[in-house]
Amino acid sequence: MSERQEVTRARLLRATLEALGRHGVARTTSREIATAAGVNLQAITYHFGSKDALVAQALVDAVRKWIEPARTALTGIAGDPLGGLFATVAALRAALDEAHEHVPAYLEALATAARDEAVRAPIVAMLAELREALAASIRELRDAGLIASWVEPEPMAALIVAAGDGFVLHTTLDPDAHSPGATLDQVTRLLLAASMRDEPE
Amino acid sequence: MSERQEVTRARLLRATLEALGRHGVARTTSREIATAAGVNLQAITYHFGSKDALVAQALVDAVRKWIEPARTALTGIAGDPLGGLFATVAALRAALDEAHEHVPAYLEALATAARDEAVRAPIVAMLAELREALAASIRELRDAGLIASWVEPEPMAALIVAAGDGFVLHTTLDPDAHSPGATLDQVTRLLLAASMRDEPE
DNA sequence: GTCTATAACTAGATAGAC
DNA sequence: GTCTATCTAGTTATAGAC
Repeated sequence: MSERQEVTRARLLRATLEALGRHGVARTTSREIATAAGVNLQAITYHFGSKDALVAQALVDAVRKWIEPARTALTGIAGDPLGGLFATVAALRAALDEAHEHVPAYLEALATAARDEAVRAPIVAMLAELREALAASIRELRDAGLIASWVEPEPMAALIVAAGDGFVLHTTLDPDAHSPGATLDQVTRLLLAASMRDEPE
Repeated sequence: MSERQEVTRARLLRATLEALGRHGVARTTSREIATAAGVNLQAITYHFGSKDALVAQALVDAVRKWIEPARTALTGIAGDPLGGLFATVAALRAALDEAHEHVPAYLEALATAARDEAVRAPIVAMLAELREALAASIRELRDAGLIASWVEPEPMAALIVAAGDGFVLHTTLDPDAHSPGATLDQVTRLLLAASMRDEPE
């Protein structure tokens, strides 16, 4: 594939993502995408087969931009549980701060995924990867004796990912919904509680 | 407003909600809504002013169906913290089980809310009500000495609502993402940890 | 109040020149 | 490979009969 083709494809994807974030799948037209990308209308059909295929790929890309930084941050924990933990938390916070601008497109992606298998499958796979990376980190922390033995890596990872997702969605829709500092404090308390050796029965 | 009018409006709203859940805002047309509702195409304009206005109202209704049962369940706690707690948990579980069928429309609503103030405002208000109801319950439980004093009602309520929301969204997209029993067990453990009197410092 | 018929418009896809 | 010009089909909104 020629370099010029790659450039055109990238411009189209980028323009699509921006348009989706601005006014959603429903009101994003081929003409607007092509104009914003600075390419011809026909280029969409030529490079992606159809407008729907271009939109589907752009939506999956939107989710990737959202999930990838978080997953990358988690790998910092591997091999150095305690030291990596702080770096990971810092990286996650940075990823979250940046996440809000992608949320509208992310929501479009989720809404489309609920209906369209071609969009759903790759998104579900990415979410699964994120959960697994987090579960591995939790397991390592637990084996190092840093958190309570009753913590089960997989379910706890799923719970944390879901909570983080919901938190960002709600915060984006309503900035007043959460006080970041107060929420962080409560999460920290919960983590401390989970790090106690006591086995509640 | 006549009874006949009410019936037509209700049928239109119901048909719109179903169509939105099936194939999203983007591919829901006035013709399909009118046909499914068994009314005339023109009725949309007559009763709601425009297709967009009808869709907006249907989306807000979708969120209401989602949030209302959860909020109602929480009121059971008032005045009888311990006894109400079990009833509330049972009611919440029932509400969650039923929630999955509404998720596609709920996601459409969130995606639209991210862009459209007329949809966003009522949704944000409903979410805020839900958080407040939960915060009141938490406060009551805390004052009754059933949970640790370090639990702050508002931030903890916001956290729980966000987590529950994310949990249902992820579970709907990928039924294998969470093992309900295992997740519930971890939540229970966390709650038990939060109910300890120990003040972690 | 509800219908039929249609107007006015915009969409995505395509044909064919270059 | 990329453009211009155009086609066909679909959309919402409206006019006017009943």
